[in-house]
Amino acid sequence: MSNNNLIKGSLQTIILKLLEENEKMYGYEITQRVKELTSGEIKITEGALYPALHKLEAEGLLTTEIQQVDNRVRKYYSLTKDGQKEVTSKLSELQGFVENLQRILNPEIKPGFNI
Amino acid sequence: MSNNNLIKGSLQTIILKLLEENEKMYGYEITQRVKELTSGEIKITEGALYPALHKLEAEGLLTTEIQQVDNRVRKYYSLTKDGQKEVTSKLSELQGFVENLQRILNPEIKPGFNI
DNA sequence: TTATATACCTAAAAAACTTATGTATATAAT
DNA sequence: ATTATATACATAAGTTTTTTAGGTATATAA
Repeated sequence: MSNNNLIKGSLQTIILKLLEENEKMYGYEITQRVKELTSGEIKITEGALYPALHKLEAEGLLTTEIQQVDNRVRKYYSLTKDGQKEVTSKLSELQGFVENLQRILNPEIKPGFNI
Repeated sequence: MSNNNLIKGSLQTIILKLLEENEKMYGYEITQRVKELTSGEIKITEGALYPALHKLEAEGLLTTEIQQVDNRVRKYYSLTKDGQKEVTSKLSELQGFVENLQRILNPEIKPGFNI
């Protein structure tokens, strides 16, 4: 995760959300997508990503499918039905937490700020 | 942090921010303030809070002062000069992380949403 | 032939947090 | 009287998550 030591548990939510949008993704692709979406500011390390993927698979939220592309092995992950349910719940949990965080850190109401 | 196990390191930032606003707070007061600001949704556990306070003190960001109030001991914490500098940097780090999180989780630009 | 990119993986260690426990005083409820 | 709750501090064992560091392998650019 590079310089920012802030994600905890949010990595799972990030993975699930990206898979909700993309149907099928492989590990390396996820790291690149996150890097791209955050202008290189969030870098997911492999040591964090792969164990997280394996855990989500073990919990039955993801399934895998191996493909051979240019003599290279790719392991594609996609959401199971349980996984699809979990995305929604994990997302609102995280959004709720972020809102509470803003209530603590930004107590003032800023003009022009709408939710 | 009770039921929501989200975003690590944010506890330190919460403590520093509350102390920036309040000059002097004791541990129990911090737990109550956070509970109040988040309508009871975030509950800081003592097992997380006290080690965090001790660590910030050891790092030279906080100083302590013990007071006797109604036969009870209170340990008041306040920011050192280094602590005052750290608040700003920790806050912008966390805000930056949250923004990146939103870029991943809320890719669409919502109408009426201004930063 | 060396470095970089792609692509997977694991294992030891560090860090943060939960859960459980302990001490102590004060007050409200049974 | 005694139990529960609130106030107020603290630590220690265990769990989870992440970092750091290492390993394997192919392809391409320098």
